[in-house]
Amino acid sequence: MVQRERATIHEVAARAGVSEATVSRALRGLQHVAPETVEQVRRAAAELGYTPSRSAAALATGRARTVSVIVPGVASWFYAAVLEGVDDALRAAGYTVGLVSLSAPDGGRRPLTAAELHAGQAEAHVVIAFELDDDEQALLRATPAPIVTVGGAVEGVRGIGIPEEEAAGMVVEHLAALGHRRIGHIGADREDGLNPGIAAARRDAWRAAVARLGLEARPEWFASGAFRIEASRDAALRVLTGPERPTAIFAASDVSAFGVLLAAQALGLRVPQDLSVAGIDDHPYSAAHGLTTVRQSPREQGARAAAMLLRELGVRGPVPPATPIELVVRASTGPPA
Amino acid sequence: MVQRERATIHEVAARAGVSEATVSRALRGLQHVAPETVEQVRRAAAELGYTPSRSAAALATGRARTVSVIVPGVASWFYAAVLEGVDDALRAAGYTVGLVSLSAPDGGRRPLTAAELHAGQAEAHVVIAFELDDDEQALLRATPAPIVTVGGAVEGVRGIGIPEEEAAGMVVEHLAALGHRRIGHIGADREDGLNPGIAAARRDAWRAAVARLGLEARPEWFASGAFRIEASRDAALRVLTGPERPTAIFAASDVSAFGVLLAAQALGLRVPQDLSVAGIDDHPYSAAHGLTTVRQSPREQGARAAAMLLRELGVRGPVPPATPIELVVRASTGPPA
DNA sequence: TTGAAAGCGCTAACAC
DNA sequence: GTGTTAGCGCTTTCAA
Repeated sequence: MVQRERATIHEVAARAGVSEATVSRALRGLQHVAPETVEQVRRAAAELGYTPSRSAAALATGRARTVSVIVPGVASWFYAAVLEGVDDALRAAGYTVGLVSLSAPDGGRRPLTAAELHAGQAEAHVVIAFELDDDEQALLRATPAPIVTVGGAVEGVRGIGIPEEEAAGMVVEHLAALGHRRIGHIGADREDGLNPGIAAARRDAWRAAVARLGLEARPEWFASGAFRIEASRDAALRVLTGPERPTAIFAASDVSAFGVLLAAQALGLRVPQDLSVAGIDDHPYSAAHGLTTVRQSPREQGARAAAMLLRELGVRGPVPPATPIELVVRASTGPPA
Repeated sequence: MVQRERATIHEVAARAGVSEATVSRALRGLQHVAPETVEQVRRAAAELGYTPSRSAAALATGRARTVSVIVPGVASWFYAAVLEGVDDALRAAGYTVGLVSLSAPDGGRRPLTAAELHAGQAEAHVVIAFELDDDEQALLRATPAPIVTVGGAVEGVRGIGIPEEEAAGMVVEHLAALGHRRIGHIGADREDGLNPGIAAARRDAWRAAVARLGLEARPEWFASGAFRIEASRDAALRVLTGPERPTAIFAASDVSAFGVLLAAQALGLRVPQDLSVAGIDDHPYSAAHGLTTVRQSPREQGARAAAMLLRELGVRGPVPPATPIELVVRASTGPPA
């Protein structure tokens, strides 16, 4: 099929022998169009390779059929997966994603501003909220368009995420059930005004779960790895070279856990004989590393966020139920030697 | 600033006491507008929080100011980085990225079709070409809109990528210079009609470089890991348990190299004393793993692709020069024991 | 069930 | 330098 200039609704109407209005109605599946007319219009459109102009439709209706996805950057497994999930759900509804990546070329991050939020002319927004500072969170609350956050709850804004206490509890209980009495944690500190949600929740849950089991959560058994692999490795090196080192480490994310595994390797500690390690996420590399973890599906979370927004925008279709989180036991955890 | 209904150019014109055409000209920085008029218009626009409607502008000009990015999926470090690079460059030019992720929820991939390509109303396309089959490549050649591929060259379409033979040569020569005589390769096979470009290029370059150095490239020293971590681990296990195992492995990508490192660990081989490992990419986790690799910048490649297209679309601005690839030597390579 | 006409918010050609 | 006019390709009344 040779590419010519894009056909217009006018041409389709001429070819089908009907008016433009009828073509519009027929192609959008509106009621009160004779079945045979619909058929004619469809055929004419197909023959001309007609694709309706989004801009024209947007202008006429005032709805751009776009939902923006605000991400701190897209080069992170979690963010990318959420983005894919949103994309899936939107595509199915004839919507498109307006990507707003806040990552700057220098590795930094642009602030989220009203201009940034509105530039894409989106009807609604999915916001990954892990790294938002207070101003940015306030902006979300002040925005009239529907918003759903994923990861890192923002007060006053609907959010999708996993039950943090439960996830952390699953890991700690699993380790305790294996016989561990000294369970450390590599997570993250509150950083300069950024949303501390997830990091704090998992750290608190570690303390709570450990206490519940009658064990200790010694301060020196915690260190911040900022959810990054190198920093987590270094944090684990500190924790594991202390006087009475933990026999197990609960890492706040799988990437943190990879860092812990590297630290163990550097120290000559066998996993799981000398050190058990478990994370949260089920990162794509976790199975290969034999990492015990709590599985969550960011892709599904993205799809659910999009579905919620679409429903609010008047698009039919149910919001799929959330798959419960699940402990995935692999080779990185076992009884202490 | 309270959010009201979006202001229109009409309101700005009224407030500034000029015509809509003048507002349009002033805001777009066109010539022949009195400086003081520009100032008035700017102020009025700011006071009203005016943001021009993209759909209206697109309809009026016939240009959507959108470039689509076609990716097999976004949950891969490389693809995501390219996407960010494209996003950077487009944003700076007032363009937006139309994301077309071909990944399906079930883990599969939708085919790239003309409808998919045109649905976003993009003026041009950046296509990640690693996984395109013959039909899809033909589609690219038949598309009139400007296209640039990144990764996996497609005949007849401009592409951006690194010099493959040189990259592979750097790794092999580095290993040989350390004294290795048995250098294996974990890469990928040609898979069912997919673009075999990168995989074949690196494999051929391995053979050529090894031959050039007067060494052998025994068939049993190669195995396919399909660029995935588990498959690469398994491939490496096969290669490393053969009769005369290699003392060094050139992995076709850093992810493949991670798999090789896992295999070494499983076999109790010390890195680099018993086995040297090197890849290509400089993946974000590579530094933490101490992996020797050839650094390439997908983000920059994406930015360059976008810049090329923008220039073709008549947007001012230079195409940034490519940073040359570079061997990054880390702890995973050393002289054979 | 269908058509005619008006208009979405902007830009571009042409006057002045 | 600036205003006027006529669309861009759709959707949506309102009539018929």
